[in-house]
Amino acid sequence: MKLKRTHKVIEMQENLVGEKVILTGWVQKRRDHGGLIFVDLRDRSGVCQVVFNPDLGAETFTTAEQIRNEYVIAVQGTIYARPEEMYNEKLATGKVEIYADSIEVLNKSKTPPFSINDEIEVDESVRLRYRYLDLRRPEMQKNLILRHKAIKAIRDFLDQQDFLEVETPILTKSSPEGARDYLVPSRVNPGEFYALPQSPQLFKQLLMVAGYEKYFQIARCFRDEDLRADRQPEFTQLDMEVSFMDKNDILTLNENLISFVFKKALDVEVPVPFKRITYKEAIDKYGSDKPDLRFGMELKDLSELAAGSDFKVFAEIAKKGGQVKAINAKGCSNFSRKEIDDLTKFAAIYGAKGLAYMVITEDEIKSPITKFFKEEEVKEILSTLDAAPGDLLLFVADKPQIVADSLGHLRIEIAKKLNLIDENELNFLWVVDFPLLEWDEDEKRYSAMHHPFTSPIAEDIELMTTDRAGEIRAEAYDMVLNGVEIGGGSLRIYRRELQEKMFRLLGMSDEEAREKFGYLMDAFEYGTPPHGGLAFGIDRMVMLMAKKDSIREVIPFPKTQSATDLMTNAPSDVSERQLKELHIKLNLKQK
RNA sequence: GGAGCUGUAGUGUAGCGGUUAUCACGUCGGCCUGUCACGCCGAAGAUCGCGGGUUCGAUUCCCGUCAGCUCCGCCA
Repeated sequence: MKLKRTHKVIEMQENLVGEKVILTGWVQKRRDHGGLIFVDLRDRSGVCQVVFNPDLGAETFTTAEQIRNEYVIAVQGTIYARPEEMYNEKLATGKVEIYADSIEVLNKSKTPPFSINDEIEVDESVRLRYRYLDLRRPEMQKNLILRHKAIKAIRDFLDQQDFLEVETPILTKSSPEGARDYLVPSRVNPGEFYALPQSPQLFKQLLMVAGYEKYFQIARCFRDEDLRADRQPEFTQLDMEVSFMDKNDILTLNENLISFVFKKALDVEVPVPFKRITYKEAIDKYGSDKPDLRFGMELKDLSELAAGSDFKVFAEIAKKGGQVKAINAKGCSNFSRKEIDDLTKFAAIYGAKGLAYMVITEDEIKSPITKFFKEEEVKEILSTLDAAPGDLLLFVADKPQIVADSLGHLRIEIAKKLNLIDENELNFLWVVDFPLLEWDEDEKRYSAMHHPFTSPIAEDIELMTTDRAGEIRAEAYDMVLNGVEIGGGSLRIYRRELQEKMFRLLGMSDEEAREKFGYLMDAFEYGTPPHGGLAFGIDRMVMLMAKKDSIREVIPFPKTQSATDLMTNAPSDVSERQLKELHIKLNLKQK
């Protein structure tokens, strides 16, 4: 390489006119006019036009004739101001151009499978196969730069607040509870396996035992579960733990952190404190533990009314511990039969066996169910739902969870359909007072809603040994942004007796608890401070900052829905020798 | 494990029981000294994802399968 870069492309501005510069980068576009060639040169910083004129060097011009898109070149030239009528408003460097007197082709390029510049409309599988080209696109570079800025801001803020960044093992111990583990066979311990961490949970608690007081880590986590637009098998968390802080301290700290990060990375003001609502209120009003509060359309409970009515379908469900709830789709009385059918199908995804409706017009109520209700009952329904002519009321009667799920999602679906959501709003909130436990129907036992190290709320501890364990509230909290859970945490149990009690409640024998978590409980006996913490999903947070619908857009090398990497072709076979060393025999189903 | 959507030159697409398989961008060649979505002329480029079936004939219809995506289950 004879030509050594002197400037970044983006530095090509009017103030440097007349200077001799050397730029390096990729050929974004070549426009060959025969006697004059324009090349848009792109580096990480931006794009600038380079002009090749045979008068400035015949050899240079001949070389320029041969270059193609995505060639890597170094160009030496002089910066000229463009005449005003030749400004290119679309380019950040559009007021100048470089007159090249020398060029060096550093590398050639095959014709790329898709265009590098613009908004891609290429199938994602092609993008993933050629991810190194996809990542060249300014859009993707913007996303990764944003990610960098967000993480940098996190580090800066926490460093200021006296936190220490500490690393924890990637090869660790498999634990029951939670997601499926990724396992790693141990060569030196035949038949035994490490697990990749689902999160650094226990290590960070042990760092609190060890007296580090304020810990954080940008930690990779692994969970072998099925993928979604916002779920990858490996993902990045801001993992955090503090000692001697109460819940309020922790929430405030994290509100300030997020506010700082959005300011630094996006230059957006995020006012604090955030709204806080209880889990119960979230489920009751929005049918979700991560409600999107950018719009209303709350769920209204009609169970009591339904139970006393003559409408048998509703009444029986309401009397048998089910619920009857409804939402008011304001102004949707014009929905067609098909649109309502589609909403019914949509509700069915979440287990709703039906979707009853009332179409409210000026002079009547069109509905298959109105006839089952007395006039006062209809009136009460209308007033509960604040119904007016033009509205569409949608009812689901079922088990509480199905009612919440189906109406909760319906609420969002309709809001999207009606464009009720302001895409520029950032609606942060805390959901607090989660239940400690949830009933696992398959296992016929309780499991921890957050994780088994979460502390119950002090006044609910006495319920642990009663049959009302399902009512115990946890010292747990989630941060929600625009209907997406971006972080969650809790105050932890820090006394051995309480932790043992918790394991028993989860149906774990003392022996099993000792075998799996004995080291933690032993540690609790050596002066463990009260502590708690939180973990943010960095991928999700950056996804929302970048206004994307998938975390794959903010992850450089993501996996497909079937957890494969289309570029490397991982996962793949390994040699018989490798398996043998690991003492592994395959037991595959015949194809 | 399940439901839905998608699959046609390098890319994005049109199409339909019988076509020379459409168009655009890109690519290649020629011309072009002010373009920046350069322009003009010309050319090449498609096992219509794969397998099977129905049919005289399938890219088109049916079944299966594979891949990608969205979702349910799952994910403390």
